[in-house]
Amino acid sequence: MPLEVPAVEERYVFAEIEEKWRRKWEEDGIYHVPDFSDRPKYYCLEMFPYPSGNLHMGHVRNYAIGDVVARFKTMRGYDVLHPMGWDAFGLPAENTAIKHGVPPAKWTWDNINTMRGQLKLLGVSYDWRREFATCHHGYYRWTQWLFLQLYHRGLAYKAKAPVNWCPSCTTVLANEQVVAGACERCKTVVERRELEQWFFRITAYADRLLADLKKLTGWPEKVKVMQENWIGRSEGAEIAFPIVGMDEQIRVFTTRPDTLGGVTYMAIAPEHPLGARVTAPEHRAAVGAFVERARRLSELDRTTGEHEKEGIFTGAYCVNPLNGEKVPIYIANYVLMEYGTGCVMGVPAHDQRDFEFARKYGLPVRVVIQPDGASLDGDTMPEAYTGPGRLVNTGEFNGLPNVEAIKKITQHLEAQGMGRYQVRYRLRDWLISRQRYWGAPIPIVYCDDCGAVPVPESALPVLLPENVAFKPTGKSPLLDLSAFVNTTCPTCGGPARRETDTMDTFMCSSWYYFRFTSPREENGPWDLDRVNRWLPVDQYIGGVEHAILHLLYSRFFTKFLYDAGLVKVEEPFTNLLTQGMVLKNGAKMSKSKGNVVSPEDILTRFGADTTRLFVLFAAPPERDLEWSDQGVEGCYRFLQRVWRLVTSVLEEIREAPDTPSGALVGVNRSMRRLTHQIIRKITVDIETRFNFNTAISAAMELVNGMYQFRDRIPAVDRDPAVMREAVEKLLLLLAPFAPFITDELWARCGHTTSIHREPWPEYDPEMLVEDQVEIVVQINGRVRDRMTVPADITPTEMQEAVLEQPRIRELVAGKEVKKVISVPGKLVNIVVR
RNA sequence: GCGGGCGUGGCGGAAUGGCAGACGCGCCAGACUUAGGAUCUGGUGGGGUCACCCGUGGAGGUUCAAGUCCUCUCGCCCGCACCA
Repeated sequence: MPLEVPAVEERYVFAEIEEKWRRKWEEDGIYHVPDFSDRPKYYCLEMFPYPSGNLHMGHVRNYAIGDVVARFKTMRGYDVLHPMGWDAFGLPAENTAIKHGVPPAKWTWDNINTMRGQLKLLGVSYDWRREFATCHHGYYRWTQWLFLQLYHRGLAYKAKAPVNWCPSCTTVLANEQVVAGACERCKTVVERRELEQWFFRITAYADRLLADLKKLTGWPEKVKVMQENWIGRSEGAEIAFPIVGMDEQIRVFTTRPDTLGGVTYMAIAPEHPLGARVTAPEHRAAVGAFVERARRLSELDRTTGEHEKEGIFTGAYCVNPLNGEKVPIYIANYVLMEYGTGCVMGVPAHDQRDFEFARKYGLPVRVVIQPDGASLDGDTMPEAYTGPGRLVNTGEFNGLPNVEAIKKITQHLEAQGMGRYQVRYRLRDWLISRQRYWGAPIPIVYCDDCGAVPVPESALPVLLPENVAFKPTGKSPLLDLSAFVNTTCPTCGGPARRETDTMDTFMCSSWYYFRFTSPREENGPWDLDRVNRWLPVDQYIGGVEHAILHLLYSRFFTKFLYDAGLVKVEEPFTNLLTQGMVLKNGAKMSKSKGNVVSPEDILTRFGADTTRLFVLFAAPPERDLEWSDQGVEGCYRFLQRVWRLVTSVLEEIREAPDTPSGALVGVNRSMRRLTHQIIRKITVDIETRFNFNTAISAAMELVNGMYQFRDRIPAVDRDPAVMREAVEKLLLLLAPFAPFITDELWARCGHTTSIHREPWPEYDPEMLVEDQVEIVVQINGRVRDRMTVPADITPTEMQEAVLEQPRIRELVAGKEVKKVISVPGKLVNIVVR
């Protein structure tokens, strides 16, 4: 058979090839992107990692996906900003220090060096000149500077509030970092503590953060819905209920002012200070005991979700502003101090929670909304009615549809000065201070005379001292470091103490994407011209676990910076791709499950090209990916197949022009058609859908076709230019996926410059045209025959041709043809009876 | 409970309403080999009297035609969860 196959094929030695090109790319700086040029820009960013020690498969997947996008866009003619850095502050470094005595800085930098090496092994096309770590003072200086900007605009403030305390991490946490009542990092149940802490006023941006979600057409619906729920906008009214015998009111927030007439009790949260004030003397003991029990319960039970509603009567009453009725005041465990006003009006007939509470304590259930065609009875109804209807038992408002009554009653209350229209958000301010060492110090000093004073910008950075002893005391070592703590007041020059809390690391990651545009800028956090050139990020890629944390904080930061005139974008990330997890045996890889696959191991055994190819081929990016050792081998086999194919035809294509000329016929034409069809398929798959798995499968089809072309067609009948074109296009199409082997084979084809500087191949629409197509012939929707027809045949001609077919005539004989559907190029369906 | 997603061969996964299962893995057979866990070729959803029939979680429906659209239903995964 194929005499032209060399007797001794050179083997595909990935280790040598990858090593060689890694060095060459670095020497030539081919991934350096200029700050400015005439070419269109594209900012491709993957979420930068915490330097935990080693890359894991999730990182590999994340960065492989990003690299395909970056390389593809580069080939498409864009200047692609594709940077990498390190989210380098955080607890693990400090915990390791306490456990093993390694200084956090050393541990972190060692990890960064390891992981940088692993990323380079992977062959990701980063512009490494732009690398930075957030724990470097050249970076956190500007993190502190940004804190001051927030502070000066009243968006950073210190306040005493009930906060989430993780006893294991010995620090407070933001609401976003508490999941089901437990610490998002270590899963320890959090405690409530009343502490003075630093907050960012993210709530001031609640409306814009919500409204602008609509602009994010390139974000997954799922993430937008999660943010929408997290922000939690509700429209309603705040209503005042005067307390009987006191010169005070209970204020409640409700989304259903239309049910105001149905209020039969008032409920306030156990933590609410008002509870103790209104309680009648003879109830004090019982109420006190109840509150104590409820508080303890609520800490424990926060993890378990819904629990039995319980309450206790305070002996006090308030007055319904709508009808003047006296309403008993209860303290109830289902009322949340953190939401609304911490007080709720009880409308048992129209709220399921209130209904359950009322039935338990024998409180009246008064229907004030009657649905059309039904008649609810408060004494017998089995559950609350929350649907639409007309008002009853509400005096002048009777008969109104409840939707209208919401407005009317709100207006009525406004006129009486007893209420007003109000919008409430579930979102709370972002608590950013941490009682830990390894973070950016908050640039504030406390002076006995001047109070809290911001550190002047000229005095930044407030350096984090690095010669620090770590003891497992659970206290920040900064507290005992007099050289750090003792300072002078910037205002009066008197003695002062530094803030010893550091900032939440999410603060560091809320602005890093701006810094990549000018990573060494010393006159500001970034150079505005460069930020204007590159932002917004065109494509952001990372795990969905940051759907509300990092992504919401970053949106908030960007809006603040926009308002402060520091950037010109209002949203940081135009398109967001949330990649799925990497699973093994159906479960997320974890040490405890013992199903971890180490990237280093796979890279050593199969090389970067194979590793990348597998994580891209095994599933579409958004979906979870099931790890398969055999699947990896399959990808390795494919690359070997590519290697053998290309090296075996090098001789044959050496002298050939790179584009075939003249009218091709037969096998040469079909080979060329396949090449162009595959170019189109892969282009569409990458560009419009990020379906890298189907793009790779198309490349496999091209390779299969090329093997047939090589092995089944005698050499004399093959046009070497057709083969050359197929080889070169194949390499170009694979270049974003497998950058090493393609550059090597590209060089062997006689090219002297890197394949990664080449433009993406275009397909020739002319070449896609088939002259003959196979169509399907159906009878009553079932495939009964196939035939080959000219591609440009009209539906009528096609129909006639089909009916001439012997087999079809046979099958149709004696039956009435009711209808014939002719779809050009596809099928003919004959409907018979 | 609310919101989002997903159910297709032995497995990962493909299919603008138009041939279900592309591509890969695995498996079966053959070729070449001292050998092969290398490579190449062919086959591979189930049933069958070889006409065909049945098959995309299940039941209906729309359509000449449904994995795809509609209604109902079951199961799994993720997020939020007493939000007034």
